[in-house]
Amino acid sequence: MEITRLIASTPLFEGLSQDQCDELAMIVTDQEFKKGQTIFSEGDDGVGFYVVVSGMVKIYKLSYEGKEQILHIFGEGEPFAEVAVFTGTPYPAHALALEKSRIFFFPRNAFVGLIMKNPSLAMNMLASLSLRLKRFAHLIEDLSLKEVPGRLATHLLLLSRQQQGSEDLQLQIPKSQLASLLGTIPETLSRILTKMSKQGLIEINGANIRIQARDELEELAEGGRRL
Amino acid sequence: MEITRLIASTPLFEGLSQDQCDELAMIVTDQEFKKGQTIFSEGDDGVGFYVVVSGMVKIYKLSYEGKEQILHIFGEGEPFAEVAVFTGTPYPAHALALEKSRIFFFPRNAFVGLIMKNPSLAMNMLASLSLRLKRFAHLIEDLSLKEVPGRLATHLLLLSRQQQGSEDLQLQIPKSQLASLLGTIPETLSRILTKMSKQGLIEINGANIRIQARDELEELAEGGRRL
DNA sequence: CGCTGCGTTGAGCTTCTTCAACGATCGTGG
DNA sequence: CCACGATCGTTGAAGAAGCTCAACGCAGCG
Repeated sequence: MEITRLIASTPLFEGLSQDQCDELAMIVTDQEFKKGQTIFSEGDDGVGFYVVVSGMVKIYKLSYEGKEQILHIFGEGEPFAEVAVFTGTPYPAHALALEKSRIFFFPRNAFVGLIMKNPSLAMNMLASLSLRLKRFAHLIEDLSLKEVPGRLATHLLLLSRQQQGSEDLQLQIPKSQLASLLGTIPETLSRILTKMSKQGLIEINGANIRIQARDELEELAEGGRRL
Repeated sequence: MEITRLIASTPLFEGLSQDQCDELAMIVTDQEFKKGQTIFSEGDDGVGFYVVVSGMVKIYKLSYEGKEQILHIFGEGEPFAEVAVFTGTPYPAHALALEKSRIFFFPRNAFVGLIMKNPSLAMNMLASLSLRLKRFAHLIEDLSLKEVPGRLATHLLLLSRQQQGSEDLQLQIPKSQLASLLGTIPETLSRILTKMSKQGLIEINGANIRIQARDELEELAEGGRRL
């Protein structure tokens, strides 16, 4: 059946037996969200967690004045909102579909039961959370210790790595969202992109960015250089 | 034996049987660190994780220019550096004893073995990591969406909650370290404390701070007010 | 065709950091 | 017991980074 197959192919559930995947399939809810649709809001009851089957989801916080900080953007195969499962507390942030997305929902109690019976599922979960923690530590470091140009350089180099080291990058999200991901606002991002372009570090064409001076970007990312 | 007893009394190992605690005691190393001593540095091999028996430990990142951002301060009974265990990667930050500290070290491989055999240990670990994740999300929110006065107000209210809602707080760490925890520098923190004091929000006496206008602090923490 | 969302640019301002100097406290060694 | 240095904290003046506000261009789409 399709759902079982999809479950078996997500990294989080790697190594589970057919039976175990069937059990998961029993408790899962298959959901569809339109672009821009809210999946849950901060403070909502943490009744379970999700896995992105297709599409893209952002997890974000909002300030009193309405400024947004994106904590994470999740794509195909990635789980989110696990925290609510293991702390039994409300969702600590908002979740929204950035595009039309298909999402599996796993209710809390049933899932905890499975964890207790499957040490390897627990290990997968631990690895996943640990990775998340590492990324957060990185984000904190960026926000607190680097200026916006440094964060942007770091991000561009990350994108390049994700695309097999290619020099030709395509932003998968609007620049306004990238700004929020980097902890700044669209105006500032725009100015810095222009500056980088004028200095020959990159070439910009809408959502396409070509890296022209990787070494200088790396210096920027390290903090050993200014724009 | 003392070590087994100490292990049994740490929250992370709550609910483990006597035998299981004995197993842990078999693999643990009892370590002592002097005030100011480094426990590990960012990039070191992640060979295991730690639990603070007594004392205080800070986990922090350093910028290129030497500015410090404290990610976390751990006290009695708290585990740290678990991420290295489950990702098998180098430590992603520095760890240093803020005071004379006694610390248990659990080597990676032996511990993973125990996890696989003890679902409830895995669950404890998952809960612990999830809590950590939540706190990080909070820190990110603060750094990105609040100004320093707001972060300080948040922190003071947190301290108050930790001390059963008392209005009389004692900083357990030097103000310079508090600055680093809040993502700023001692000068800025000092100015803001003075300002809060002048406006009658708090009263300062060295490391002792008395809350005088809790409601106004709460407004500050929410972002709905300026200094 | 006009609307709406996204991106860019400019001017002014706020917040925070930097740099520098100084004061207080505390533990240590003479 | 006092003097000294080290650490910590405070204060001032100047500067930098990024934000706010406002205006405008441009593209896609109903």
